[in-house]
Amino acid sequence: MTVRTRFAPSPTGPLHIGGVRTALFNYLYSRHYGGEFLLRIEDTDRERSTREATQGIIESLDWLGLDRDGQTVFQSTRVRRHAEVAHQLLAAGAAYYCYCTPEELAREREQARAEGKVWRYDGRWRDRDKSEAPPGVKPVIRLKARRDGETVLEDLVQGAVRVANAELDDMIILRSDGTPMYNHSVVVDDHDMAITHVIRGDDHLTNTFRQLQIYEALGWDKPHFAHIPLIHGPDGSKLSKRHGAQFVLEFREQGYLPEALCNYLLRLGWSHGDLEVIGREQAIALFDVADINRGPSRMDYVKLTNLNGVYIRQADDGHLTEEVMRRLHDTQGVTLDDAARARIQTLMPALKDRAKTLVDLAKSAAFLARRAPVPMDAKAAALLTPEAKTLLRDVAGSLARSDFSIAGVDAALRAFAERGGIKLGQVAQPLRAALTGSTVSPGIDATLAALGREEALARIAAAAD
RNA sequence: GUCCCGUUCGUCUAGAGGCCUAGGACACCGCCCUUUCACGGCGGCAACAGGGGUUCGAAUCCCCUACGGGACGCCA
Repeated sequence: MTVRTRFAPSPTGPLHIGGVRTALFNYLYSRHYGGEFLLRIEDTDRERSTREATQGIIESLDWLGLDRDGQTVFQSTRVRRHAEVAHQLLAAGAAYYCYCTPEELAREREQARAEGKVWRYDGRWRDRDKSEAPPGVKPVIRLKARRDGETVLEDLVQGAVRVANAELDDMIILRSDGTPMYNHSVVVDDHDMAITHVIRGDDHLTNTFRQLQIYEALGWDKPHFAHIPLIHGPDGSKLSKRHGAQFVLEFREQGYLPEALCNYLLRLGWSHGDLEVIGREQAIALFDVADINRGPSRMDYVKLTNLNGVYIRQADDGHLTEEVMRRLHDTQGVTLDDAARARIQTLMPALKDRAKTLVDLAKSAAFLARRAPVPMDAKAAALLTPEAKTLLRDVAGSLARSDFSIAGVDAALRAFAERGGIKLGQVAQPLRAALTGSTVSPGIDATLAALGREEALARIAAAAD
């Protein structure tokens, strides 16, 4: 049997980091078994669902490279089918009309709460005839749930979880306006889409017992379930805005690579021995739900950032150059021409060693896209003492005679320092300031070579002035 | 409140009764490399929530307690 998984977000906001991990696990699981991964947009709550959110979800998944099989299913297009199944249940005597009003039930619930008691619907309309219905009340359809025994969920992650059926009441499957309730539509859709494995957040675990009852009432085969633990903030509380980024596209904005984010999320709650850096192919080869941990884990932005650095170092220079050019586009005062692109690409091997995010990388590359004179930061300006300026004028002469290859520049500088009886650092730092406007940059030889003779000498002259 | 789940270094985790003097990674602290900053290398700090069992032997199995989380809608 082909493994078919699905990711089923509701389009009520940007895609959350927890949702992404759920999507990732579904994706990896299906790919591992050569199966299919589908997307279903659960947009039955028309009040809160938006088109932008749906687009954001798709954009997020595309960015992360989580490609789907088949057409995206919009749950809102299936409400007629959901109602049909509800009536089928009704006809089979497995469900019934309930004429309680929302107000009536809310009142009871509130009273029970006030008395510190648990409220459950008592099934008062289970066996009453339609003729007893109060006038003017449109009924809901409730599932006639079993009251004795227990329901057992053999969860692929959580193990066997059992709940006494007495804990579950007769849930509403179809609202009085004829629209389906979540637990009902999920079951119908998963069945119709032939989903074999439902991998979702742990917050759905208790829903599963109710869904199991629907499967049983319908006599449908049940999919396998795997409930994965939630992701918390660094302090252990629910992940929220104050902890930092929580939406996928925010991470993209902050300069994280999709590969790094996926790798980080994969390792949150799942592991394979001591492996830390795991690419997509390897993840597909190794992933299995049996290796998912049961407890929730905390988001560690620092570790994510470190991993991002690893992926930046591994990334293709041309690709990074384009990313940097795009980010620099918004920066004022830099020239983005082919010369800038060439310099950035040339120095990229050295730049990427020093960056943990694309934002860092763009910042550190900005000097390459400028024209002399470059703006100085305070520390760099402080290095340009009168003595340093004299030194710069002198070294410019030596450099002018070099061929501006990395080796040539390096040789010229070493010879210069030796002749003057100074340490390399004494000339390198003022040079760095002159060339980059900063006290931090890649090696001075590579920096000089990347800038090229004309621009480098112009910057030195400007700084020595 | 009721039901369900969880608990190994600060964090992510390895660990399926003897391989555990509890391993790795991030962070942190030293040292080395060095032209700045990184990268890299070497070393250090640091954990089995508590209490009872079971067993020759428990981080691993069982029970209790504590703490944490999740679910209890005509939301999804």
